[in-house]
Amino acid sequence: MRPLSNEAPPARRRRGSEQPTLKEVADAAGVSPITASRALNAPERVNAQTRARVLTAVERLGYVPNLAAGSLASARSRFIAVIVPSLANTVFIEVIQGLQETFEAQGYQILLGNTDYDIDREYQLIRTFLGWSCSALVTAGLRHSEACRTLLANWDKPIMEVMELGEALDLNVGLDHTEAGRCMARHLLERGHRRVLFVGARMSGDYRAAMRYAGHREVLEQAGCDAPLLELDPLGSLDAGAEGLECALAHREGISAIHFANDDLATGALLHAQRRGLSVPDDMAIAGFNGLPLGQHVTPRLTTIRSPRQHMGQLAAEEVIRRLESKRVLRRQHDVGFELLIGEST
Amino acid sequence: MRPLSNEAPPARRRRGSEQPTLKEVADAAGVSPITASRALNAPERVNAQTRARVLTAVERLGYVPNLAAGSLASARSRFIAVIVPSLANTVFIEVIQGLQETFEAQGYQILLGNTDYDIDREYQLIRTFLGWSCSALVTAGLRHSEACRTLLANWDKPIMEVMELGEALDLNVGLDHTEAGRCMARHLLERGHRRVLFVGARMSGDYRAAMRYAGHREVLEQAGCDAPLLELDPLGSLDAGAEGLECALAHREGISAIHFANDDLATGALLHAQRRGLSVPDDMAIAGFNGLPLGQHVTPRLTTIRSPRQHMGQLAAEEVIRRLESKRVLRRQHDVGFELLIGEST
DNA sequence: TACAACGATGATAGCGCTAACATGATAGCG
DNA sequence: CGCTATCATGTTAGCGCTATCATCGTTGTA
Repeated sequence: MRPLSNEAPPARRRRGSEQPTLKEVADAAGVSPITASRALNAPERVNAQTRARVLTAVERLGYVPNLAAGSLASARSRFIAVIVPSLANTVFIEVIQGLQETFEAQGYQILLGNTDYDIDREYQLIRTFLGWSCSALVTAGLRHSEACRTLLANWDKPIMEVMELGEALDLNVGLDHTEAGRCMARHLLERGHRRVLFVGARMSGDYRAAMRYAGHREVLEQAGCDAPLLELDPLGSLDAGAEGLECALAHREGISAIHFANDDLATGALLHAQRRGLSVPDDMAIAGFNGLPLGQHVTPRLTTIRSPRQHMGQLAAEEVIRRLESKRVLRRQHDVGFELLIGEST
Repeated sequence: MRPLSNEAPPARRRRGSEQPTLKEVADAAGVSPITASRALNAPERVNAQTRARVLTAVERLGYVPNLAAGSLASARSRFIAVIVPSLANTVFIEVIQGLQETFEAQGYQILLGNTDYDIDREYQLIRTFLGWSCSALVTAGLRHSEACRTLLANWDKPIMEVMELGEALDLNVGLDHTEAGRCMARHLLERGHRRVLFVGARMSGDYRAAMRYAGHREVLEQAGCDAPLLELDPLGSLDAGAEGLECALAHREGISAIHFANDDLATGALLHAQRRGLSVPDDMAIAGFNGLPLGQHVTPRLTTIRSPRQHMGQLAAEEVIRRLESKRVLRRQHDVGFELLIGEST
């Protein structure tokens, strides 16, 4: 056995972070650290003069709070985890803008994750984000992996699923994509189109487009028409739209209208028709989805469905904040609706 | 005086976080917490079998590491602060995409901040982000408030400024906007335009557009032409472009070409010209900046300048990562260049 | 055979902050 | 006047993790 030693343990030095700590601020202000902490985080709980002294000390020392320490001690952070499948799609950006605006105004910081339409990546991201003790989670869509559901089942913070409506984990703000598909199909039938091609891109990932197709198909089949589907590989882009139009023209078979899964595709087709000297809607009617400004600036204007994306983000954020501030739940689900914009393209 | 009391202090209970901790994982695996920590964060420093036992325990208990605790103990996080002036502008989104892709692949998480073109907001964001012990800061542009510079002066982590080139704080990846402005102006002169209107939007905020105007003006003045400027209020949008075109037509004064500050404005003008039955470039030549896909799909195709935005993000991220991994600095500054795309609009 | 070198693991002591409780002073009230 | 309520502040004890140094075999080397 080794001999026992009762000497004092050698002084160990940690990497000094250089940065002043709350304790130094407190010393400079002549108060205890907890009072300094309160002066910064709960000003109303501290005498105005004391608070002023603390703030002066903060200023003078250039103190920057260590948020990881605060988060550890209080078991919460002002992070909101936001998970979207893509940044390349304007639609998500606009929702994010709505979220960010509203959350930042309340002092929350968004932690943005991009799954790239990969459901396992979503699990990884959520796992990491939970590790930061986020105040809430906002995720685009209702589809999650089993692992993800298990992880979230034991989580007691608000979960907000945006974009579509359905059986949600907790809160839900979105619109009915199937109904949107039906709506456009009805419009096309009204315009006399009996054979309408639906053109989508990577619809296994973009399953909301698949939902719209389902609605579209339902209406057409009820009217005794069939509902051919063309699925392109690249995600919605102008080029892909042109390709979709070419395909439709090549195989024609009586197709008089194309219902595109989104405005990028539709506008791509419209501009391509223009270059090719085709008349829209006489040679081919074209419809989109999203209601992007671009579609309203081309000639003919694009018939499309506008969804209130930024508003969806705002509303989602507001609901989450309401939930964070009072446990009272007002409504779990909000349908933000959509609007059929009829242009001259159909 | 109060009587002394030697009783044991009453047991205090903290809010139990329910979540298993590293200690519980370690107990389950029959190792010490530090070994469990190493098994997760530095696998090569732990025996393969031990590591496997730890990972099994992690799995079984559904352990999620508390990242705030780790960050506090190690004085670092895998956060990268990214600050942009706007999310409404595709340009920044594409840079962010490049950054995110590259950083996420290396296990870094982006903390995204939006200044809304407000230089004080930038200071606030940076302050918050420093509080999270970020590994690096990426910010769009070289302009910062004094407070911001002071704050960053004492910060020893990599700082990357993207978008434009110039006197940078640390690392810098971007392009020369003044030269881009010159380049387009030269092209317009070559095409025989002697009176060219520059149309921008909110150029006090979008100072890179102002730099392009400066270059544009320099070239025109050297050629003995003047360089009128029209500044619109709303940020680059299709509508504003239409408005710019109308303005130019109303006040004409021999203007034969418009150099727009960006492609959104330019395309808006182009589409508006189409609606109005004007011929581009015969009635009015139109040029843009950015090289967005849209401009290449309209007829006539838009003359513009393409900047490698996503590549800029990737390159910036790579440089930062290189810097984080080895202190060795290779190059502080990278010019990613630009490319003049000549369409039929000029 | 002695000893440095290394590999695997552990004990200890914080990181910087805040929750929970405690204290003392002042105010309010019948 | 004694009692509780409220306010302003302080004391203590962690939050859950990792840096640092220590320990103990096992090798490799002279």
